[in-house]
Amino acid sequence: MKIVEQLARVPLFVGLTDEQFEQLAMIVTDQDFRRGQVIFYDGDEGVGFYVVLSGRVKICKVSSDGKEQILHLTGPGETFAEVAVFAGTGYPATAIALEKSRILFVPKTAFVELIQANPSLAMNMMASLAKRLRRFSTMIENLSLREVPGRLAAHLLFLSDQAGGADQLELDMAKAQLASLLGTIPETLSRILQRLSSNSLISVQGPLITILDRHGLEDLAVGELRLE
Amino acid sequence: MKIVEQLARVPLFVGLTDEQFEQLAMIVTDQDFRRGQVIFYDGDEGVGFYVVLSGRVKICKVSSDGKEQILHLTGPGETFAEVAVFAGTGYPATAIALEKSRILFVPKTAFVELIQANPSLAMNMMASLAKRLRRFSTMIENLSLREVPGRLAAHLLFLSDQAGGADQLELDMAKAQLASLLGTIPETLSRILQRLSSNSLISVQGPLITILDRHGLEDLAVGELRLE
DNA sequence: CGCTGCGTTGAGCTTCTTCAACGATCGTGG
DNA sequence: CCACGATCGTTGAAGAAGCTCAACGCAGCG
Repeated sequence: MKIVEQLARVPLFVGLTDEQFEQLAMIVTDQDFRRGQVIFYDGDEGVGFYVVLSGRVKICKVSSDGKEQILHLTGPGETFAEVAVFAGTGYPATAIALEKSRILFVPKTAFVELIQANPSLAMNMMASLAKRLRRFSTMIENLSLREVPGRLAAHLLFLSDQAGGADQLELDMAKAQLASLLGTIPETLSRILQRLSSNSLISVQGPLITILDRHGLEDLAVGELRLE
Repeated sequence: MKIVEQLARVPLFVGLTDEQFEQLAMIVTDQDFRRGQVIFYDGDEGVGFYVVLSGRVKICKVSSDGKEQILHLTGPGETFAEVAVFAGTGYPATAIALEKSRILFVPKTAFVELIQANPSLAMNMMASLAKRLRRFSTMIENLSLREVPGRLAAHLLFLSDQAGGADQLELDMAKAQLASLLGTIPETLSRILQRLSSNSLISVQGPLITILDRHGLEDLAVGELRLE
């Protein structure tokens, strides 16, 4: 598929004129990454940002003893590392492809010119940054104020909302990844899923989860319910 | 002091023309808050953002059982709640004045017009959002990957950096506030300060802290050092 | 003087992690 | 086609970190 067509499907770029899409297409490059391949490391000089065309990428922090916390998972049409364009140098986290992925790179300097000449692009960018700030806020809230069962409950409800409120949902990532996203480890996640199950809040079959007691999950998410 | 003069000292607004300052001054209102007074609650309809003229404001999340996590502390010249202007409705956290404060309110709709007509203002705003995203990233990293001693060590080093690398520093907030900022409780913070002291990393006299072993603190911050 | 906010200390307990082992699944190469 | 290794998920037992609850000291201030 032509680059321009793919650009047109990226939410950040909606509202650009054809001419601007052409300009954008001129400055970007694309690249394939294998599963597990590092796109950049935390602290690397930040020379631009990225757009996922296909595949999935995790943005994460890694501690000196190898534990990781996923900040963000991106899929097709989503962007990451925009922060590097606007503040500081150095990427704020590490980006790793979770599967074979095609990624677009947008160099910083050329993009800054584009955005300065285009208020609607700037507005999109601010909306995107603001949305991520929101997500980070709730992430901080969850890590600090909720225990793992509450975080998990909140996440399941979030997934259900995204699926239009369905009670059946399929985890879109490995459980080890989910654990890292929730700020815990696979063992603990496994046990908590078990506990939610035996409390009849959900039922689990592999990556398929059925919400049995939505109200109970909501109570759990806000800390109003204690598990057996 | 005239509003326009105060606006000129806000980093977000650097680079505006005199005319734009006048426009801005037309749309803002200012208001005084007492110590402890709530400026807005998490989830309140977000109709604009704020600039601290004097005093201090904490932005925090509060759990149902009353625990709080401070996301951000603002002082004179700093802004908060910009997120509400660009994404979603509803403030993402609660804002409370820590002391008698004079706060400027900038209504959303008028500001959006201003920013669309002014690329440099937009760039400032994106830089501000990006900077906050960075801080939130490290906050998530700290909460998830570091234990309290490591978070405290990192924070003390950060304060020292801000003070130009001085070894003597004074906590600019109550210890209970610091605890909430670090994602812990006053009791734990007190004990950890004690431990850092008896490990000869710092010495503590009330809100005055002296760094005795900077290298040790750095090791602690990255998890390379275990306390006795 | 008494009150209130703040900080500290102690004891007990909950939650989560660590470490180790094991089963299942899947893709690959022999 | 089967065997193998790798990845992933689960389970158990033990330990560490931090929280809860309660009590107390201390300063500032009405």
